[in-house]
Amino acid sequence: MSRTDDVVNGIKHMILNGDLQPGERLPVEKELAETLGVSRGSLREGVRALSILGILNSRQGDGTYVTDLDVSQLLAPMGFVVDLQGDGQTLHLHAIRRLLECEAARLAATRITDEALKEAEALLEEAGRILDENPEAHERIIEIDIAFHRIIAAHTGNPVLTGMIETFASRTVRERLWRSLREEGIDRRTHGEHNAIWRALKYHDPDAARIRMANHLLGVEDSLPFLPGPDEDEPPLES
Amino acid sequence: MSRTDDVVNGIKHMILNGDLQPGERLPVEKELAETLGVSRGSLREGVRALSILGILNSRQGDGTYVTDLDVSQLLAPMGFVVDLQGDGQTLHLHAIRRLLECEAARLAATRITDEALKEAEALLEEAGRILDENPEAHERIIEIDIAFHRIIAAHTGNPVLTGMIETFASRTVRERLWRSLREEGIDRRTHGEHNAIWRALKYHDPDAARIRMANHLLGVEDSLPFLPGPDEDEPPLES
DNA sequence: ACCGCAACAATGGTCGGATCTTTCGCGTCG
DNA sequence: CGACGCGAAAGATCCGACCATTGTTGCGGT
Repeated sequence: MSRTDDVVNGIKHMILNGDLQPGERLPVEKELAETLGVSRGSLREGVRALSILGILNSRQGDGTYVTDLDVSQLLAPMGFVVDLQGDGQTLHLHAIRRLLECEAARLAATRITDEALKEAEALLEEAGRILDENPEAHERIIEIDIAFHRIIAAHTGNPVLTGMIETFASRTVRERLWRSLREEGIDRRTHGEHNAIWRALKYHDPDAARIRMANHLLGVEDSLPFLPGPDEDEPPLES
Repeated sequence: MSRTDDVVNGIKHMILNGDLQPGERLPVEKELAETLGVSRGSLREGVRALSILGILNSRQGDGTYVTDLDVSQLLAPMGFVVDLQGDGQTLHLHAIRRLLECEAARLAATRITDEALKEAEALLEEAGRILDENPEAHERIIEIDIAFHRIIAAHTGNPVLTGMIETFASRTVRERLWRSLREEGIDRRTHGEHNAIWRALKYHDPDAARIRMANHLLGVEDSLPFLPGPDEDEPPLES
């Protein structure tokens, strides 16, 4: 157990015990280092680690504060983890994404607001226009894709689910870019699938929304570059 | 963008570019600090943060190495995040756990090995004995509970799913302890639900396994201490 | 009395050096 | 040939100094 771990655990316990409330300011470095019995350098290492984890937030000239411990912010470093996964894990990551997004679609079907439906409709209409007029604008298409999925995730009523979907989207979406550039007609097929999801949401039909989302994401997986390696002793799992 | 962020991003890119392979050793602190254009102190802050994230691993007197980037290890700090969630998020966290574990049960039903089934059976038999002979041994009962769920998670064929379930178990299991101490007969009911899951796995019936698991976890949620706060403007979501 | 700007103090950010602890490699001795 | 021990190498920790940024305070002008 290193000194830095003492710092991390110490601050963690201070938060769990309520000594430090979200948004509250920490003692100055010198003082806190004395309290925890470590040098300022070791304290800073621990504080820095907690900052990267999204738990603390330091501002030069001001002080160090506990964040609001918001789920989405705390889940951000998991995206870091997702990025580091090798290509061998791509299908496994996607399977999780599919699981999460299908549940999101199911929940959103009964909870989505009319405003959100209108917003999503506007996005899909814009995508349709782009497909007709400027089919090479993949970047904007992808932005719309992300926004569409984000609207659904935001209306599940479960902020944890929202945050996790946000995290898993970052990686997969990048691969979607490669895919768009590789295959023709994919954007149009995806657009149709999005429309199907939107209709299910409009009719507030949870089962339909879930199935349409599942179909959509399976289509994404079909187009994923997939190189079976020597450790792939099992066939791709079918749902 | 602070110097430490430069370090974190620099090392991250070195890994993504393949300059650093999993298990490989990093240059010595002084040299790496020079390469990245920062002092040793700043470098150490970044390295320490990455160590806590499970990406690097430093051994005094030896050197700093890239971990094998195993999913379970990289997901560990997320447990930290789960611990920090307030009680207001408990049901939302549990909803995710339920989603993940139901999928795990479904997948494990067709993939679990005979050895694992035997192992799980032995665990459940021990739990049954404890319930008859020493009903107050909650601690051991909980250990068996964790082990049982872990066996299922380990046989999904999806290491990412395995790691995520591991992460979400830590928090929820603790609350299970409180629950066991609060209500009588809970341990026995849980034991029966576990047996039902085990039978479904034995018959390699994915649907049954999923449903039994869902029922089990809903039972857990029923016994969860739940205090509706002022921000709880929605009723608990029913599945 | 009010407003704007400048100086000051507090705080985190960065740096380089010094010393301690652990680990590993290699040479020596039994 | 093997066990022991010494020393080099590397990270762990600490310290003191200085830099950069921010918030505050007080002064002067209007």
